[in-house]
Amino acid sequence: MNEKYLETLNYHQRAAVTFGDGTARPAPPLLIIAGAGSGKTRTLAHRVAHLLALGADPRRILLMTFSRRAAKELKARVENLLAGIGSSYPVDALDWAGTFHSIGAKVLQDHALAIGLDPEFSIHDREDSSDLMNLVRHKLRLSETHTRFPSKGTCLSIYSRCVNSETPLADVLQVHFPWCATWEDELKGLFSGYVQAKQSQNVLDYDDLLLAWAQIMEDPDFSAFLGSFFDHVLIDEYQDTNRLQARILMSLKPDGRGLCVVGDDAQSIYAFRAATVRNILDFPDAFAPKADVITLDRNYRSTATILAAANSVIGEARDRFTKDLWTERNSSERPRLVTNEDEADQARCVVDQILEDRERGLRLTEQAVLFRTSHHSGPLEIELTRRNVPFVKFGGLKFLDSAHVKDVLNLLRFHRNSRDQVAGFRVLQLLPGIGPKSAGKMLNQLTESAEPHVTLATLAPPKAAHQDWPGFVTLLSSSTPWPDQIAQVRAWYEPRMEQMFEDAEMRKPDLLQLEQISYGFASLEDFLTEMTLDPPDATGGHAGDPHKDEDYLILSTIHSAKGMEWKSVHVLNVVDGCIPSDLATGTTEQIEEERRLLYVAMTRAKDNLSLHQPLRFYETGQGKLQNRHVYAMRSRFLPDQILGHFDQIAPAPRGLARITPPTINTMDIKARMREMWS
DNA sequence: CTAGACAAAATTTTT
DNA sequence: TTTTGTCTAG
Repeated sequence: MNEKYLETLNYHQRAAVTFGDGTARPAPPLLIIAGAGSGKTRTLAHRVAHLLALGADPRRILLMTFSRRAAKELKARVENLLAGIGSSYPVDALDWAGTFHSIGAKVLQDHALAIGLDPEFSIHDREDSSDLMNLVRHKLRLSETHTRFPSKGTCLSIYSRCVNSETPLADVLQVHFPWCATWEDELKGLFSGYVQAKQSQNVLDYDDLLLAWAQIMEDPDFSAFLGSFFDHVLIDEYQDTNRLQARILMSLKPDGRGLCVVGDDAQSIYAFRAATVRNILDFPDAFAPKADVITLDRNYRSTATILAAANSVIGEARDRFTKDLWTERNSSERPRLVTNEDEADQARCVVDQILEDRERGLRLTEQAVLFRTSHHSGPLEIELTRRNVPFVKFGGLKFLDSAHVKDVLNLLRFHRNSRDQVAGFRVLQLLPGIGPKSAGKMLNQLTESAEPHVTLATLAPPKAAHQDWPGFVTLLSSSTPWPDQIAQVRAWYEPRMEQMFEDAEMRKPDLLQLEQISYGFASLEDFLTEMTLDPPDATGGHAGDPHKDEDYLILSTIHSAKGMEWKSVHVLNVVDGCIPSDLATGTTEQIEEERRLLYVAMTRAKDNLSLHQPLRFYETGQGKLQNRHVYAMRSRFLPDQILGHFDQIAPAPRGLARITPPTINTMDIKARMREMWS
């Protein structure tokens, strides 16, 4: 056996990789605490490869992560290693590698009948779920209350947190949604109606994929069966898992044999989704004897100066469990803290630097720009387009979020399952003359009917829709075999799209692309499931994979950047109000999470790191008040005492000399003025 | 009952 | 800036 792959690992990494009795038999439970850039994914991938080299069966290995990106990365690395080792199994034999949600979907599909679930269930993404929540909300007349009832999105967030954190509604409301606490009874009724609606329409939402899985695991026979189905269970990014996911894991491997989890509490940035670091902290004690813990604290990614700055940021955190990282990568260059006049100036400055670095031989794909929220990159995107710099953006708007793609997918969904009210409600209103009321009425008739497809033809549409109705019925009752359905739907939809959107021509390629993607799937079910669980990232020309040899810059939200690394990293808007976000300064925990977010962003950089701080933000208002602006303070995560880790740079003002105003915290002044009256 | 015009409110990060 | 609810004409 070729053991060369072990030589590239350091002592601790090798200990983690070879942990066990030297055979492919399941080892005792293991927790790997792995700091940023310490080779976490590499170690996990090597462990999988090592097990396979020892003769483990890849079909009996369960590999789960929280995010889609991490799942892909991990799987690719294992397959890469495997090709080098010469395993007797095909490199793509890792059937059970994916996100918690996608594995959950697979388990539920495989065992649907046994647990009284229709195996044809469809999966709702977040937007579908909130649409359904909205339907129920209106049905219960909660939208007509005197004081405003929480919006559909808020309702769904509350529901989701209850499920994922396994916490009663009253507690969730008190801690996370105090302004909705008066609606507890109504919310209870709403959620009950929401669950019923899902069940009667044979629909699962994201949370159900975990919830239903956790619930069938409570059956001792089933959990024993599924537990013995896997020899090894390995989890990446364990700090991002929530209570529900931990419960699934514990019921899968109650004694911890074969279980190996990797994580870093300093990079926990998904508490808003009910992730909890307690999962990591409590892991060792969940077993008897306790699980072993191996710590990886040597950073291979960043230079010492970048690491020192990142350590100083996380060093200000309240609670911290992992040690500081160390490295042998010395550098004379400190990370830069760049002051810019405003966001436009920041964009220019970033692009200048990026192009300059490219002149020095740093490819655009080796550089990235990170930001807290998707829209922070707006001015930068304008500048990049203006100067013809190609870029790909991660996070934010998805392919699936565009209305025309959603319409086509919903047509397909409604064609398959005419009980799917969310799809039906949307699709019926595509016909001119049919609004919410008629759509609702017709859907009710369909739901009550035993043969929805037959009933559809007998429905009487409003007069205004008579002309379009026959074509619609024909489309929905056709029994065209799978791969042709989508072309048929597109043919029906495109003329309508031209009427609905000014920019219909721009949207057409998206539909064509959707059709292209669909050819890779064996059935409509597979296609729809995949589009919900693993949608393509971007819309427009960049979707799919841009030419592999093409050079492009990466723009990404910090959340989507986790686990990635670049030689040069720019972080935008390191300013109070952006990092931490204005919307996340409610509780100490939220602020601490924002701090870790900045830490994650900084530790993505290998050689060069620039934090940018625009002084002024223009208020986005009507034309008259264009000169209105607020001064922003440097982020509270960069207090004076750690500024020594940075080179502070204020670029010369462009054009006419301007007087740089002192950084006054106008936010504070506003607060003081409010306090006068409180 | 629909469709369009207008006013008010919410506004993040991911599966 | 975008979404959500309300009002009015047809």
